[in-house]
Amino acid sequence: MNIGSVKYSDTEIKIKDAAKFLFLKKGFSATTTREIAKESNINLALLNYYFTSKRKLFEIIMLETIYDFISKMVEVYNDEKTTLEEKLKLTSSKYIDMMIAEPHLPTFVVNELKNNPSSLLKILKGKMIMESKLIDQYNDGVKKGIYKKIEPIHFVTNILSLIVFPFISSPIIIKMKKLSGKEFNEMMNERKKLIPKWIIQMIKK
Amino acid sequence: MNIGSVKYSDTEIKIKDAAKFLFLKKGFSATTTREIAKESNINLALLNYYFTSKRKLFEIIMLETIYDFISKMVEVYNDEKTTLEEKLKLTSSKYIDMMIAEPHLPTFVVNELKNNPSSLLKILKGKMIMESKLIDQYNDGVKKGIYKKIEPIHFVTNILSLIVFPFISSPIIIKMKKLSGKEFNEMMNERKKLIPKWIIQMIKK
DNA sequence: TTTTTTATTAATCATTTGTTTAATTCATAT
DNA sequence: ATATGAATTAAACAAATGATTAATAAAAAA
Repeated sequence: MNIGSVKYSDTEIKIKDAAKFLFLKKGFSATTTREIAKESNINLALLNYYFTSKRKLFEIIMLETIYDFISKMVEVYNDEKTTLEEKLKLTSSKYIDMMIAEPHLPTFVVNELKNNPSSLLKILKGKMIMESKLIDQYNDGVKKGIYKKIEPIHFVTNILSLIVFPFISSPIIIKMKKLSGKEFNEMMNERKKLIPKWIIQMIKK
Repeated sequence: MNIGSVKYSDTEIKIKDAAKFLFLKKGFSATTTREIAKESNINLALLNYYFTSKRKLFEIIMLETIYDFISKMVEVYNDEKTTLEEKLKLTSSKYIDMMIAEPHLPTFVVNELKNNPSSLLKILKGKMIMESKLIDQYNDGVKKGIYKKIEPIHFVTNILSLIVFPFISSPIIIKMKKLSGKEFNEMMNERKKLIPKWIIQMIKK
């Protein structure tokens, strides 16, 4: 959870939890320090006492959240023991579960990366995606003649697109198909199995 | 452009253009009325004189922008003259051009739909996607045994995902592959041809 | 226990922000 | 040329907001 191994007191955790909840839901500018104080049942001044400023607090939460989000992908992609297909299944499954649990997560991540892309540098350092085991396995498949040759960046982009975008665009999907929230989640659960199949069909000769 | 056929004076257009530029880039809360006034070279009071409030101005821009965004899809999908494959090519091509020209557009649209999903109702009314010619053509292909049977909502979701998500996640892609802005756009242009192929491969038996 | 440090509180400050007012300029019709 | 309504401006208002202060309470160290 924490980048590095910073220890937080009970009060700090209360503040961080409330702030994360509000920042994910409403973004930085639309969230006020007084809201955070109320949501976490602490005195307003404690926010600055512990975290110096709203901006600093936000940056801590943003970095931790994005770190969690990207780590999940990097870990699966670099697993030496699993096949390419297993990696696809694992990624779909993990991310879809994650986003069903926290629906505001993907929008928050893409928004903040757009506003502050340099924060990615710190996180992505040593966290290889384009040199991962997954890419090796894909390139091997190409050599063996079982996979089509496309730029690996397209391959990775497509995986992420099919998994993440439906959550970001959930209101459109829900309105188009007149779904309830529950039905939407069921549809996303279906995709855990479907996405790996689709990806394989896209690359298979 | 305009929903209905409202006519705007020069000053109103200047305000709307500046406001759109800023709202797309920074969102509602992070944009101040004074910034809009400065960007459009008008007196601050004119914003309220013409548009009553920041919120009202925002809602006009949001509705117009989302309307444009969705109309583009609906028009192509309901064209009686084009084949399914042509529709895929046209959609990819149109949307990718649109988003290369206005990179903040997709993030804005998904953010605002999340914050205010009921605005979609007004826009989507009579603007059928799930009952479009595209879906008819897909279902025909299934009957003829040339396409696999998957839920049409997944089919539509996948098209949109592959086209739109790369723009929303452009900072991740740019960092992963160490691309310049120009190279990113080239990669997106490549996808105009690739996405239709991938989609066909996903549904073809 | 006493002292010292840390944590918490209510009140306040200084800006920022959305909006309004009242005065002035401009354009148009009479 | 004058009167009328619309457009534009500078100034100000009130509320909200991020941050700080000074006092108090609680905890830890002596």
